[in-house]
Amino acid sequence: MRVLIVEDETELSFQIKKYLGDHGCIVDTAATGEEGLYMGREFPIEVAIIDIGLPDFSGIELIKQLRKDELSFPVLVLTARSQWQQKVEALENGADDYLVKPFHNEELLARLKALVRRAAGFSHPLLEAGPIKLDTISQDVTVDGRTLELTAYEYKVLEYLMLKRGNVISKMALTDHLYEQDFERDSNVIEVFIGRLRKKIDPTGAMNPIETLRGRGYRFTL
Amino acid sequence: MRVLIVEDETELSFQIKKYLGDHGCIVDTAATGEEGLYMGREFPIEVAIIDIGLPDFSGIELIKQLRKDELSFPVLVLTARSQWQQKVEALENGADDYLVKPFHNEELLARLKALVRRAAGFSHPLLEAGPIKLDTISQDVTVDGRTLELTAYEYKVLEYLMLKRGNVISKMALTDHLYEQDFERDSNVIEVFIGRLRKKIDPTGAMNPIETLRGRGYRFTL
DNA sequence: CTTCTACAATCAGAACACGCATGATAAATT
DNA sequence: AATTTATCATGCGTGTTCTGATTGTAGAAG
Repeated sequence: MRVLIVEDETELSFQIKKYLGDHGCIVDTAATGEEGLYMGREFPIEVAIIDIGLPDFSGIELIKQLRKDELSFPVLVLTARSQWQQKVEALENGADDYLVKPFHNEELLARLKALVRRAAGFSHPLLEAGPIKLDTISQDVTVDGRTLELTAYEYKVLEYLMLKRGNVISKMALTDHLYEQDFERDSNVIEVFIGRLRKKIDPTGAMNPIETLRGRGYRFTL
Repeated sequence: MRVLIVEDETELSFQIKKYLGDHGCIVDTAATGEEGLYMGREFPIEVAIIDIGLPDFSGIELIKQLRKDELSFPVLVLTARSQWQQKVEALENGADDYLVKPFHNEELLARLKALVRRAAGFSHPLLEAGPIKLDTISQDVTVDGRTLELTAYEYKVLEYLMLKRGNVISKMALTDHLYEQDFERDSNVIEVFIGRLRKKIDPTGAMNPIETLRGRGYRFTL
């Protein structure tokens, strides 16, 4: 998950960055609205955290600009308690959620995740596809009510595919998502995981929600 | 939120004041019980933090006085680890919650908020799961009526898991919650605590509410 | 239609990492 | 000083992940 933080208090900014970084996010930071706008344009940001009280132009102005540029990633607004009225204005101008300072990093992360999920077309952290239900919080996966015993990586693969259902996911994209940084891709781990997943989802093989597209990748359908 | 701190260690007092102030609270401080009593009478305090070991008269005495004056704002008591028995006495005399030093500012704030919310007429936090009951105020844990003797960290781990029951909690998330800032993660403290907790909850091992999800974390169920 | 080729699936064993128990040490609380 | 609690270190067992060889298959070319 790639996150942009636009926050002028460098200490807070750094602290959030560290926390999110530790939890697997790629984090870009900007200290001013202008800088934030630039980064939002240049990088493939998935979600932004914007402090409403910025030095140059207000966070609200930034959101307006971003929307004008048709940058559609979700935005979470940070407000000081004393500025809580501005949250309404921010929401009206395209922000997707808000959090009052002080907050728990945990809560922040949870909300960011929720936003990204929603942006991907899901409002609930429960991914459903036909008889398959995947709860991203409890990490429970059931097929027709039967619970699957998945390993860590099997789960990650399935979650990712379901999150982007309908899209073709290349093996490269999958490895990039599963492993940090560059990983020796001369092996067939992914194929192995896909195989195991398919078997666990339906041992009979009658139903196969993970489609193979030769030379291109996999696609989750249903 | 207007907070009164009654604490003789000026450094600690100042540090709390700064933190709470930075997070949108109005903070009044007093260094002695007498001063605290005066401020409690004169200002519209919403919640008080009182150190139990004060120089003039004890924190417990102060609470009694406040209650006698019909000042009903909630009181959170601070105790040194060595004075933990006094928590009982304090709670019996009108304190609403307590925190053992040293503590996280984050947690302090969270509890203050909870107290204020509760004072405004909301629920009191008792976590129940099957035969296990955990009272977040008295920090008593019972299993089928049998009281568990938990250490501070064992308790924290259990409370957190129960608070988020059903969710998968990674070890990272647990250490982040238990310890301040970055902590050497190359140790196995968490595993040790989990092991001890499981043994205390059910020495026979017949019931195990803390599920292990290899490579993912732990999950409290039922 | 057959052959060829590149890619995918499968399998089994090896290598590895993870979680857990246990006991030792250090640090507090009493 | 004694006791409880927290942390660290080690080794073991087991489940997970990875690898490499083999078999299977889709699609293109002949």
